[in-house]
Amino acid sequence: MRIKELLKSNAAIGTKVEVKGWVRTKRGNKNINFVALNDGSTIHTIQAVIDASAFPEDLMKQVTTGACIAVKGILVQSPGKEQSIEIQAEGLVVYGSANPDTYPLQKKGHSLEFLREIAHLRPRTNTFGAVLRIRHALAFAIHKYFNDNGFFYLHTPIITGSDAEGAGEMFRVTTLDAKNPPLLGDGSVNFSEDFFGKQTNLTVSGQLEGELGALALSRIYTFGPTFRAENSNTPRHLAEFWMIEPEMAFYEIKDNMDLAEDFLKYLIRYALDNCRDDLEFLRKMYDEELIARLSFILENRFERITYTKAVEDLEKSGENFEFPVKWGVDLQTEHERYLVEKFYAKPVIVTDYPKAIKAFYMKQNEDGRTVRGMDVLFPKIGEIIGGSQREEDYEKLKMRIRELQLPEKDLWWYLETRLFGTAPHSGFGLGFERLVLFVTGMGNIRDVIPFPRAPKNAEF
RNA sequence: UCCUCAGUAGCUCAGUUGGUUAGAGCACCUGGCUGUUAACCAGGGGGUCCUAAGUUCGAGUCUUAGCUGAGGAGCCA
Repeated sequence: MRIKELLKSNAAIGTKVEVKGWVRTKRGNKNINFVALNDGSTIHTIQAVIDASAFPEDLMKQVTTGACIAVKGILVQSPGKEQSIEIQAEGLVVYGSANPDTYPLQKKGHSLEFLREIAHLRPRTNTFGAVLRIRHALAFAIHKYFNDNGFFYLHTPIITGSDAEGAGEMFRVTTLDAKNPPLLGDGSVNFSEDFFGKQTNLTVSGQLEGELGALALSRIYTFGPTFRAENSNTPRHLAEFWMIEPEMAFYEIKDNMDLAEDFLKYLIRYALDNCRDDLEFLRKMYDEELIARLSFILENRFERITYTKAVEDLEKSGENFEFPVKWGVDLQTEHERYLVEKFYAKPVIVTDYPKAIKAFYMKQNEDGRTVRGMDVLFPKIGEIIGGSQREEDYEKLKMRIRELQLPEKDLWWYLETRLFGTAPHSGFGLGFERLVLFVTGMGNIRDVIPFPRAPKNAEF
């Protein structure tokens, strides 16, 4: 029986049960031992009470922090204060001992930096157990939300031949010999001899393909790995992360904002409703404000302002910013934080950015100088969602591609969707780890993914 | 990539103005304790003070360079 079920089943009291898990601590004396056992099903442990004289000394010596054991016994009311029930052990099996001289996890606190170096063992800590369970719950809730709202899960390619998304530096995918690649006459690499007959990369976004799906199924979403070869070294960036990208036909920018807000609130509520114990643990250990902050998001409407209004707000704020605010220049992190944390003191959606600082595919406004992009800004983590209404007009889109000197030929299929049965449509990208970061209150994105990939780090 | 800070026992950390043999808690070993709550009490073992060079009678401590990590910035999700 798993510990989570056991702890809530009063019916099992007096019956014989068996639990299997990893030892968190062992306390006691030569007569009696108390073992706190955890199997990952919950943050909580169950206490096994072991009469030392009933088991061989050699066996008891193997029961140390980190060991994997099975305990059979009667489930009883506990006379102790810290737990209501416990197991009176009758049978004990050690599946795997963990030599305390070399096992790196102890029952005292470790730094998150140290745990990153032992990512193969850190899921066994309370913190990472909690984070990983919350991560799972959020992933599940994402699929549930979309499924319940008529969206179809579309699998967009991970290997892509298009370099037109402009979302960042890409990782090359190749089977060519790195030491001795085939060359063209001018000395450049001849990619026509590569596996796909052309240059290919890992995807930086499934959006363009997502649009193809939306212009057939009306509402789709993607949820898959995404890769950016940027040399970004921050607590908010990974080289490999998971991104959710819904794309909807017949949605204008306002519908897009409504969806983004409803979606985020649904996910946060889902975590509050289903991960209470884990959130409580994280609140207690890391971030006293965590649950209050999550509730605050649910209770408040996101402030919706245009980029132009944001610039005005910042200009009249009287704040002394390191980077001066000026219409036409992208908002800096300090500006975004000021708007979200001080000026409005709640999540903010900024729309209608100058077209010069946004991607080619965003729908151009009538004013000729702004586009219907939107960024959802959250306290602590900044940009959690970036999205837009897409340009559905063939001529305008083609002109924009030419203006920016993007490889028009490679985008023929994207352009054709505007030529045949085009439709107004919108979508956005949500960084999954940024969501998990916000919901768990953790400080570093490398601590909310099991095996983080970042510059100079691909261990495990 | 830029800026700032840090690196001392397996882990978490202390180490004063440069001064004798570098400390504590946890973990480990020995002993004690019949119900513990990150159990407790007594004793013990455990160090390339990140690396290299330099200043000095003397460097964990000061200087320079490098490595690694963290925070901030840029890029973005």
